[in-house]
Formats: sequence, structure tokens, C-alpha cells
Amino acid sequence: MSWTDERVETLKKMWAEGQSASQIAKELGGVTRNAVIGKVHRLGLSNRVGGNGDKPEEEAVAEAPAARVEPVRAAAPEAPAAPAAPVQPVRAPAEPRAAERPQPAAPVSNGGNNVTPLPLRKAIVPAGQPLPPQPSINEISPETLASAREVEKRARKLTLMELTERTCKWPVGDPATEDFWFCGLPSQPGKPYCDAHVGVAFQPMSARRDRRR
DNA sequence: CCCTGATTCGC
DNA sequence: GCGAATCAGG
Repeated sequence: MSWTDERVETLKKMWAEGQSASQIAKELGGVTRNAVIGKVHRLGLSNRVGGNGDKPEEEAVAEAPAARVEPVRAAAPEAPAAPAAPVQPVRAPAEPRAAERPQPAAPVSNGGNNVTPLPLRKAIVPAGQPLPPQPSINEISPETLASAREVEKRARKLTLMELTERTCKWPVGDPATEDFWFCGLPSQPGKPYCDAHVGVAFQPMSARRDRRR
């Protein structure tokens, strides 16, 4: 795959936005991050900030305040076979199988009690639309809950932008407050969550039925 | 180990 | 010009 004007343009744009070389490579497809970095240098845009020849210190980008949601920029008309991978940080668990159909349980709000005082805030509910059946706290075994909460104490407390393929994407806390983060511990291979949170998220129908009040 | 960018050098 | 291999670092 060659550096067409179009691809170079995407490269420049993303690099200017502070995206990492690997992210750019992923988006472009057909190139490695090395290729991207090499190109960046050849284009002479390695050190963005002119004059300063020292540490770039791009740490600030990731630490940005309220994690900005990646702008859904319309993929430029990419002629080459571009996978056009949608950037969807948090994926819902894969469609459950028939019999054992597990259902994602409601993420447990932080704290140690099952009564979590949430900040006053109007619920965001589509007018007239009934909510899908929400698993209640008592549908999850106490042991499972306990381990989840135990793990949450040791969580890496990552921000949305810090999540990767292999970090647990279990949310903890209220997104509307500062006290919100993602577990971030190593996720089960192929799963979106860590061991403990997989246990909370995937509940066999039968078990849920039995525990339901 | 995960990740980052920087540099080198054969192609 | 290109980018894999390697280096240096968080």
C-alpha cells in the first residue's frame, strides 16, 4: 500500500490531533506504526511544536479533562480496501448463545452498599418507551458481587481513552460525576471484562430466575 | 508486558 | 521513499 495524497492527508490530520502512530496505522490499514512514524519523519512533522526540541510530553493529551468522545468523523472516501473500522471503545458483549443466554447485569455502582445514593439528575429515558428488563441487584449471587467489589478496590481506574483490547471495560460509578472510571484490569482473552466482572456480566438464565424475587 | 516515538539502514 | 528492526523510554 502506498502513500496516496489521501492517506498522507489522513496521516497529517490524525497526527496533528495527537493520535498515536499505532492508532493512525490502524485507521489507515495496510501499514504498521513504524511505517507511520517513518512517514511522519520524512514529512518533517515529528516535533509539532516548533523551536522546542525537548520532551514532547504528550501525556497531557490522555489526561485531558472529561474524556472527550472520539469525534465520529465521516470516513473520507477511501478508495483502497479500507476496513473502515468503527472506533467503538466499549463494545457490548457478543450476542449470547441460545440456551445459556446470559444477560449483562446492571453495573454495580461503587461503594459497598446496595443502596447507592446517586446525584439528583433527571433520568434519560426515551419518551413513552419502556425500559428493557433490568437485572436487579438480587439476581446476582452475593459471592459474585463480593468479588466484583473486591476487584474494584484494586482496579486501575482507567479513563475511557485509556481502555485497550485487553483491559476490563467495566464501568464503575456515575458517568455524570468525577467519581467514574473503568476497571482496567486485564480482561479475559476475547472478553470485554476481567474475570470478576465477567462473572457479574454473564449470568445464566436459570441462576437469575432462581434468585429473582 | 503493555504501550509510546526515534533512528538506522537495506531495499 | 519506504518501513522492519531496533533502540530508548513510560
